[in-house]
Amino acid sequence: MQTERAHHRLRELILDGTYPHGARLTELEAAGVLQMSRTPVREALRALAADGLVRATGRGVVVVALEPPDLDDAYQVRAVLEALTARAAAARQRAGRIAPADLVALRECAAETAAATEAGQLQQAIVLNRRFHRGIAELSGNGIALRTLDRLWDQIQVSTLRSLSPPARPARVSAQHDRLLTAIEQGHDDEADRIAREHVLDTYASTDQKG
Amino acid sequence: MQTERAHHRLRELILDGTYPHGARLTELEAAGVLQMSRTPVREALRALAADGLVRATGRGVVVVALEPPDLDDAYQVRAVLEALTARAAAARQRAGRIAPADLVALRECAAETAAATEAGQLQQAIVLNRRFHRGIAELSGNGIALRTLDRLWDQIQVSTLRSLSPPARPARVSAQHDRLLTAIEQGHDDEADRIAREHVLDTYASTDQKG
DNA sequence: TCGGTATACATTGCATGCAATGCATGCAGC
DNA sequence: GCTGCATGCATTGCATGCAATGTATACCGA
Repeated sequence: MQTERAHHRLRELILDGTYPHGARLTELEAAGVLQMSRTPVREALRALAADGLVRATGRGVVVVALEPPDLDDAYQVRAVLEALTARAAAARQRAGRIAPADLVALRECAAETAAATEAGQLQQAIVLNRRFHRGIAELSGNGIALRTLDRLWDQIQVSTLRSLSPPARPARVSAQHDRLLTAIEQGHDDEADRIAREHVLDTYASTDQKG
Repeated sequence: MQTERAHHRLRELILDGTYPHGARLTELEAAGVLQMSRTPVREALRALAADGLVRATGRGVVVVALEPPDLDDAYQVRAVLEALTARAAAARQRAGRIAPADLVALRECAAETAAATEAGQLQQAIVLNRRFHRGIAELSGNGIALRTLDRLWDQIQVSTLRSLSPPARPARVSAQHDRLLTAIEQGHDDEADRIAREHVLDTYASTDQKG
């Protein structure tokens, strides 16, 4: 129970940038912050290491961000996985197995993401953008892909937090989201696959962290 | 150190079928088997849970195998990831960034896999087959994909161990391996992508565990 | 005989203590 | 002044004890 709490809380602190790339955490420190003994904290730190969010040094753990060669790879993996989930979501839609309300909610989410981006609320935009992408993965019904993407999104988020800059062309991102949703709504799986893949790679190409 | 040993050893015991799907493990039991105290064992069990190889019940952990809906999903994910790594390997080869010796070793591995399969040495064939697929993922240079596939292969291996039956058409598998290697050797990335994807799905289609 | 309840027990979760390890710091010698 | 070594300390790894929890079982009543 406390182990879970510690894991959850530390993960949040890493993902919101409180503990940025390179930050060092010792069992005793974290135990102090979280007001619990070393044992559950220790287990939480190991779990975070398994998540790929921290790396054990012999002397505490340090928060890790993916650097260009690995970050490129992460986006490649993300692209094929999101293409897969978008395709699966479109196929399910065509089979009539997606609740219309879910698609409405995603449209809503896309709109909020665009609004937050326009308004310059970057932290909020990150959360909403991720929720949008996750929503599609959920629609795919592929739980394995969803869990794999969850891990990947976490790692990528830590890695991109430091250069927290607004998307180069917000309108372009928003338009891609809309087209992706439309393809899914219409059950066009090939197109959903292509748009999702291109969108992910396009997002990455717009950042300045490429290798 | 002992934690690592426990993790490694228990993983092996699960992957070789000593602890099959549904087997229950308690901290105390495992501590007895491994001759260590509960603490490192406990951490190892949590690590295995993070690996997706066991699931915590309130009463020990049980080894989990993916059942058809999830197993289908796992193969879908595996197909796109192996397609990605095969494509990347072909691209690297075309760029002259792959050592010829590595390709020779893979040919060798493919031959050994075929031989073990023909000879009915199923356990050996599993190991060699996995080594072959992993070899390609290594050639891709994509470490993120490699680690993701490692997790996935583990989960799939546990799930398919119970119906340990020879491949339906061994010659077909072997031919696909050869064609995949040839595509990579010649730097044909589109073709490597296609063959790898089809090979994975074909393998799955030949089993009787589909949902 | 069946169902419900109480009790005992298996098992985990967490805290704490102790030993081992490795790193930093300071001192001495060159 | 720089290098090498020794010593101290921060920190982790592991063991063990204790409390909490949930489950199985046995017993009792209907």
